This record gives sequence, C-alpha cells and structure tokens, in this order.
Amino acid sequence: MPKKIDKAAKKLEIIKHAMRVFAQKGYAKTKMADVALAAKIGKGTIYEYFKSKDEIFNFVFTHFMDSMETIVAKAIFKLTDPVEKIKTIFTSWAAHITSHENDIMEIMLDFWAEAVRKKDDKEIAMIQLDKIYDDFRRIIQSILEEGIRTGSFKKIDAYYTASLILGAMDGMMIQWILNKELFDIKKATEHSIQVFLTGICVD
Amino acid sequence: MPKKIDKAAKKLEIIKHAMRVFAQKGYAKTKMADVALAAKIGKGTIYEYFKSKDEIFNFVFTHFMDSMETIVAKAIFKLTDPVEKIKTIFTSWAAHITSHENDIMEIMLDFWAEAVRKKDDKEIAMIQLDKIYDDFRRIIQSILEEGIRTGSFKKIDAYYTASLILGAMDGMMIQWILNKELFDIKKATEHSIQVFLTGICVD
Amino acid sequence: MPKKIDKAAKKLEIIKHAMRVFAQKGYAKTKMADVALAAKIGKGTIYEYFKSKDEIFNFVFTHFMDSMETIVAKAIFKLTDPVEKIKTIFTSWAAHITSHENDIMEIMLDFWAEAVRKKDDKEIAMIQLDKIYDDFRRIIQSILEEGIRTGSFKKIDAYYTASLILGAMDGMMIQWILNKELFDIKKATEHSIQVFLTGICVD
Amino acid sequence: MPKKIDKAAKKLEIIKHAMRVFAQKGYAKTKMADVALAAKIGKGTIYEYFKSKDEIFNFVFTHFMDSMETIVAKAIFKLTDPVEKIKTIFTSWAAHITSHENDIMEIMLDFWAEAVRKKDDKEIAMIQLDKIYDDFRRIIQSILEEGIRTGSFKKIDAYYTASLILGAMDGMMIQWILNKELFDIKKATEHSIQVFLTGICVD
DNA sequence: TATGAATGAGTATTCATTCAT
DNA sequence: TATGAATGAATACTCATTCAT
Repeated sequence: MPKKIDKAAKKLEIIKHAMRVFAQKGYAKTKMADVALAAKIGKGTIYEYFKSKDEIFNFVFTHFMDSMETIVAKAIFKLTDPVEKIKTIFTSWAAHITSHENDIMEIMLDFWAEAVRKKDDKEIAMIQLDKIYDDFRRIIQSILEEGIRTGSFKKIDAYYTASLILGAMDGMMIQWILNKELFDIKKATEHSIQVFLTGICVD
Repeated sequence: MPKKIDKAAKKLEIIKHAMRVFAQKGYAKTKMADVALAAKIGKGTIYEYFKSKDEIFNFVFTHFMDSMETIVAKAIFKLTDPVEKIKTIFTSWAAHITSHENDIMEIMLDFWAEAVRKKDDKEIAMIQLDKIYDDFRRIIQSILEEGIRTGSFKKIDAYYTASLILGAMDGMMIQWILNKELFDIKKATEHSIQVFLTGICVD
Repeated sequence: MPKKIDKAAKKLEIIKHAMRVFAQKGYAKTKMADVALAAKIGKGTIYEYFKSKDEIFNFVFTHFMDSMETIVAKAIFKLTDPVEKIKTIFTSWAAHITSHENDIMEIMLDFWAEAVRKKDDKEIAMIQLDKIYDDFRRIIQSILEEGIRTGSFKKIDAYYTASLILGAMDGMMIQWILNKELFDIKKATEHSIQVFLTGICVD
Repeated sequence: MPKKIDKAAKKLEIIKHAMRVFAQKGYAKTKMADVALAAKIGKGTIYEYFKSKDEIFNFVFTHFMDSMETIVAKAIFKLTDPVEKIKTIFTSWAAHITSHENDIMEIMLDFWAEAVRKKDDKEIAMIQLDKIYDDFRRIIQSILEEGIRTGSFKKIDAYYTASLILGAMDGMMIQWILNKELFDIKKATEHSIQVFLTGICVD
C-alpha cells in the first residue's frame, strides 16, 4: 500500500513556494519548473495537485487574501472603540506587509494586474478582487458609521472615507515596494493615522 | 527633399496604439502582431522604430508618465496658494484618469508590476518608477512645505503627507479600475480633499 | 499453500479489460490509468503482470487473434464438405464479429496500423500479423484445393481466391465498423457467399 | 514588400510531405518536427498554414481521398459497358495503390483508425470516411444496376455486391500492405475480377 | 522604407514507468 | 502482492525577432 498523503497539506505547501516565486519573478515569467524547483518536487508532481499554472495562481491569490483578511479581522476583533479600530487597521496591516520575508507583497502587483485582465474572462469563479475590495471597504465603512453614531467621527461620507483609507494603504504599499529604503512604512502609517484622525474626528 | 518621414512622429503614433493594446490585454499577453494591427502597420515595420517589445514598453511608460506629469504641472503652474495647489493636484489627476477612453489607466497595473521585476535587471535605461514617484512626492512635499511656511498648513511631516496624498490617489485609482460602477472617482476625490485639508490645515 | 494467485488468470483478466479500452479509445489514446480503472486495479499493479503498455498490446493482439482462429477452426472442424467449410468460415466469422458488445472489433483497426509500423521494429516477438494472415490464407487455400480435387470447385487459383475471401471479410468489416446502421453484415455475408460460390463452383 | 506566397500551393506542398511521414511513422508517432524536416521548413512555419497537427491530418485525408476518387472517376468516365466499368474499377485502383513510392497507402490504416475514433468527436466536419464509403458504394451499385438492366448481370443485390467489391479491394490492400513480397496485387486483382464476373454475370 | 513569411527558442502539460510503503 | 504518489522525458504550439524582397 502506498504512502497516504495529506493532499490539502501538500497543496498548501506548494502554494507557499509558488507564492514566493510568483512574488519574485512575477506570474508571467515564472515557469512551472521554477515552482517545482522551489517546492523541491518534480515538474509533473505539481499537476497531481493543480490542474494548471492558472489554478495555482488562483489558489495563491485566495490563500493570500484570506490570510490578509484574517490578520485584520483578528486585530480588530476584541476592540470596541471605532477610533482604535481604525488605528489598528493601519498598524496591523503595516505590520503584516513588513513581516514577510522575501518581498512577498510584490505579488499584490500581479494580483491587481491579473484580476483586471481576468474580469471579463469566460472562466468560472476566477479572481474577484473587486468583491474582496468591496468587502474590505464595507468593513471599514461600518466602523466609520459606528464612530459617527457614537460621536467619535464627524458626519463624513463613510463609504468614500473607507475607500480613501483602503486606498491610502494600498498606495503607500506601492511606494514602499518600489523603494523600501526611501520609504519607512511604519512612520508613514503613524503619520497617516494622525492626518486621517485629525481629518475625521470631532474636535 | 528625399522622402523623409518624421521618425519621432511615427514612433509616437505607434506608442499610442501600443499603449491602448497594453492597457487592454496587459503587456505579457500583448503580441507584437496586436500592436502592428492596432497601428495598422506591418509586423516588421515596428522594428524599424523600436528594437524590441521591451523597448516599446519603456517608451510607452515614459510617454505616459511624462504626460501625467505635464497635466499636473500645467494645472498647478499658475496657482500660488498651496491649498489650491493641493486641491488642484487631486482634481486634475481625477480629471485625467477619467478622461481617457478605453480603460487606458489599466496600464498602470503593468507599470507597477514590471517596474518591480526590472528594478534589479542588468539592462540599462529601464523603467525607474521609483525615481518618478520620488519626484512626484517631492513636488507635493515642497507645496506642503510652502504651505507650512505661509501658515496654511500645520507643522505636519511634509514628506509622509506627500506620500499619503500620492498613495491615496493611486489606491483609489485601483479601486476605480477594479469596479468603475461601484466607485465614483469624482466624488471620492472631492471627499478626500476635504478630509485631507481638514487633517492638515490650520483651523 | 501460500497465497498464490493464478498469474495467468489475472493477466487474462487485465487483457480483457485492456482490449475493451483499446477498442474504444484506440491504442495511442489509451492511458495506463484507463486500463487500470477498467480492470479495477491500481496503476502500478499492471506492471506486476506486464512490462509495458506495448506488451499489453501484444498480449491483447495475440489473445484476440487466437480466439479468432479458434472460432473458425471450431466451426469447420467437424465439417467435411469444402463448400460447407467455405460457407461456414463466412458465417462463423460474421457471427463472431457481431457477437461482441462494446464495439470490440474496432481494435482490428489498431492491429493493422500498429502491425505495419512495427514490422521493421528491432524489438522481438512483436506483432506479426502478416504471418497470421498467411496462416489464414493457407487454411482457406487448402480447403479450396480440397474442393478442386473433389470436383466441387473449378480450377481457380486457390491462393488468390483465398486472399480474396479473406480480404472480402476484412473489407466488409471495415464498412460495417464505419457505419453499423447502413450495413447489415449478416445480409452482406450471405450475399457474398452466394456470389463467391457461383463464381468458383462447378456448375 | 515581402515575397508574395501562393498559400494554397505551399499548403499542398506541406500536405504532400506530411502524407509521406504519416504513412511511414503513423499519425500518432509523427512529430511536428518530422513534418517540418520533411518539408524542409521551420517548425513554426507549419503553423502559418495549419492550425494544428489534427488539421494537417484532415487535409491529408481529404487530399488523399479526393485523388483516389478522381483516379477511379477518370478511369471509368469514357466507358459505357458496365462489365468494363467494374473491371476498370479494379484495375485502376490496383494501379493507383501500387503507383506510389514510399509505402504511401499505409496511411489508409491510420485513416480507418482515426475516422472511427473521431466519429463521435464534437469537432466540426471532421473526417467522414463513412460518407465517402457510402459514395463509393453507391457508384459501384449504380453500375451494377445498370448492368442488371442491360442484362449483363444477374439479378443480384446491387448494394451488397457493391460493398463486397469495395470490401474485397480494401481487404486485399491490407494483405498487400502487410507483406508486399507474398502478395502480388496485380494477379490478385485479375483473379478477383474473374471470380466476381463469373459470380455475377449472366452465363 | 515597409512588409509579412519564416523561424526556433522556450514552455505548459501529459503520461508511461518507477518505487517506497 | 498491491498501490498510487512521484517523476521527467517528450511534444504541440506560441511568438518575438529576422530578413529577403
């Protein structure tokens, strides 16, 4: 009888290696052989777990986004004060994107690019980054609305403020990715919190 | 006079078509044949004007970024009030990215992705998006510093506020690209201006 | 007694399943996994009984041809009249090729194709369909010669008449395989017998 | 301006080389590189003229069958006597299959095999060997019916006699392909004509 | 100058076979 | 003995680039 393999575990193992390679070389330039080499398995073995290169990409994407959501959700879970929640979203996010070794966040650049190209694709249930962004936005929006109700925040437009916050995080990440020496994301984050809160908090 | 075609003009012509195709299909998935078709010239003709697909990309990039800079520079050129300048940066930028037909801004997604991969490339004269971003940041920074001097703005950190403003614009563009129906970039911009100015202006 | 599986029996079991799959999908397009699935055994198990896919093919071939020969041999065994023998060759052959479910005769198409390719192959003990055909031909030939001696048949060329009879059977099988609705092999057989016998029998 | 190429002519040129290679190695074992080498063109060039290996096969098939039909049609065109027509079908066919160098008829074995596998294929307008066979059969059938009317032939079943004649030709071709030394197709043909005509002609 | 026919390096994917359990 | 997880050789097909006209 052959060795019983935990398929799901091995899948995840491959995903993690693939994520790294994608982040480093970009999806388009990554060869299946690169993934195989990184995962220390044979080229053919990958196909025991994934149907295609595209499927790996989708799994990497989902895995990455899930972990992103989990991080933020965990961080704000036990908080009650909306102001603290907004602060924590910034800081936990900054902590997350800098915690990874090997320039892993570079993969977001591919996610954006691929997500847009695949939007109109006939393929089933592909990357739906727009849905994920909408979710993110709504979470922040509801925190802001909570803060407006409790009197912490001014009567600003919660939806667009949420998109501004989300956008600021992404935009700063881009600058950080482009030049990590010139750009101290921790400082940028703290400063952003300050500007935003001054902008939206009741005096 | 010999039949002397204006090389530079034709180059620009090709660039414009290439830009559109890149924006629609993404750089990696765009074939030279696609560019030739779009520019209504022969496949081989492209090589009379550009050495390689990569070179086209670099020209597209430069052209696109130059026009971007020009738009903003022109818009704030005749202004003197730092507050107005900041406002105008937002609005002219928003006007610019929505003015193009055919989803042209999608090309930024490729610029980001390619810029990162090519950072360490041995090749010369490649995309140096980080330099461009640093320029952008410094321009905004100097406006902010000016405003601080004149007493319009609080004594905030001009560098990181600049990066926040720049980041917010990029981040919101991403959300807009991902779902143009859900996201009204005009409204988002106006609202952002309000939040930022409240956050950084002296009461 | 140790657990001793009858190797030969299991081999035959696999052969039968392989034959069906080959007939349906064709040899080239049949995967070892298909055979394993059909035989309800593990992929690796096949290799306990056969060295390679090619070896299975050869066994299938031999098994199939043997059974073909047996059918005909059995049918004419107890007959003495050459005319009856010729008739029976036709009818038993027609009965045989229509008796199988699942389009099993389609495998002959692969036998012919493969036999030709492998003729010059260095490999040993490969398909030697030409030998088998020569055997078949000689059997029919000797029946015809017998009939000529006994005065039933005219003094026709026994060798080429045998090849004609054999060829007619194969050729009609092809037409039947190509379109089983349009082609009633029973009727075709009966009619062929009549034409042939009229052609070769002494009035 | 580039060299103007007669696409159709070059297609035919490739077809001819492909036919030879298919006949020698069989369709499945033929690599695109083999075809390219035989046609003395680059691997990529093939794809300028054909979409896929399968498409080449279909073109080879059609070309081959068309030329087959043409040969026979031409041969019986100027004849009026049904008996002569039947004779000529045999002889022109025999002349045709032996006239080709390089074992070209071996390709029929692949045609039969592929035609059957592709019968149920979703693909469009693939090989329809059954239709072609039906055509052939009907042509012979109508000659026989003509002969019956004119009193040359007995009142045999024209349809199944036609299929018998067609089948005999194919079946003998198989034997000839399997062993060209043992089998003199000219003699076999002449002898077959004799047997058939004795079988179906009015005394 | 303009072209598109020709090319072959490069790559995702398949599948017969092996082998640890 | 039986298995299926692992493998890499093999191959159809793509596409940037070249070059004869």
